[in-house]
Amino acid sequence: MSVADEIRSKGKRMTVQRRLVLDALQRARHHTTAEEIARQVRSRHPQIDPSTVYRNLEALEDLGYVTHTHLDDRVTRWHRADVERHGHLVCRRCGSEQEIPLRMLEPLGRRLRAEQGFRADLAHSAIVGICRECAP
Amino acid sequence: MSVADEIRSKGKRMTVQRRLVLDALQRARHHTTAEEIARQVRSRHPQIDPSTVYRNLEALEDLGYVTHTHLDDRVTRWHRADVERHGHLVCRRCGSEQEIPLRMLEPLGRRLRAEQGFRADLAHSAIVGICRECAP
DNA sequence: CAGGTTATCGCAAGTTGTCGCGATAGTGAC
DNA sequence: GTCACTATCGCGACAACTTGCGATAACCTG
Repeated sequence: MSVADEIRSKGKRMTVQRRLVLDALQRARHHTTAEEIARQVRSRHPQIDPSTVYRNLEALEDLGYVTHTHLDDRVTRWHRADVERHGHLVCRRCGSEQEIPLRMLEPLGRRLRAEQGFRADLAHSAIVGICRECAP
Repeated sequence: MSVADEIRSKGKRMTVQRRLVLDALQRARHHTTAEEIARQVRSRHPQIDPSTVYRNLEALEDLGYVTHTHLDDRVTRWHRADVERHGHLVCRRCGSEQEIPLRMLEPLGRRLRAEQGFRADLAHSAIVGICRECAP
């Protein structure tokens, strides 16, 4: 079943705009911003409103095709849901970003689950701190 | 040495506006939003611009008197730097917030330090997930 | 305590994202 | 195909900050 069919089978619609947002996410390796996607889409189809891009990202997230992550304090990053999940370390001083295997975060995940009944999504927010290079 | 003197000794100034922001943070137990502080300050001194509140929060953070935390996806929460630090669990479904002792996060902090040379600030961002009550 | 320096302020405009609404156009049913 | 239904769209207004700038007022110096 195609993505379009899957979407339709959930009572949603595959519109031109939605297709373009999906395509843009496909092209981006990972961690794109909504603004960047809007810029790409609008460079070919200027009549498409930025709010449509924002709403489609949200809709595609509800449908399970897309996920967002918070890297630094401000920007939301979007990527397809089928890329391998991983954690992020972001340096508060130099801004460098580093990916770490989710495996490193799993002990914490298990503990939160066991002690608090909380199912943590440890890939959702980056871990902020000071990286090796910036440490005094 | 008073806070005012400390601030002056760093080449900064203790203005009425800065004092009012500090006072508002003092009164708030913890986790206030910038908007809430602005509202309080402006209820008594309407001529004070919201941007002044934002700039003062940032300045006070640079000076080490104030810290901010990210709870849900959007809002930045501010509090005095001298309150006991702790982690947060936020449920993506019902929005409930739970505090957890930083001690629970320390094993991960030590691991990141040892394996990546990264000094994590694990109180900075809440851990997002599904809480016990909302779990299927 | 007067004067000069400059951190900070208030204001206005800009940025990024959200929301309500009437118009449009995918979809399933016939 | 055609039609009705309604998800989605574009638009304009709004919300929550951020930023540039000229004016103001802390504060150090003498």
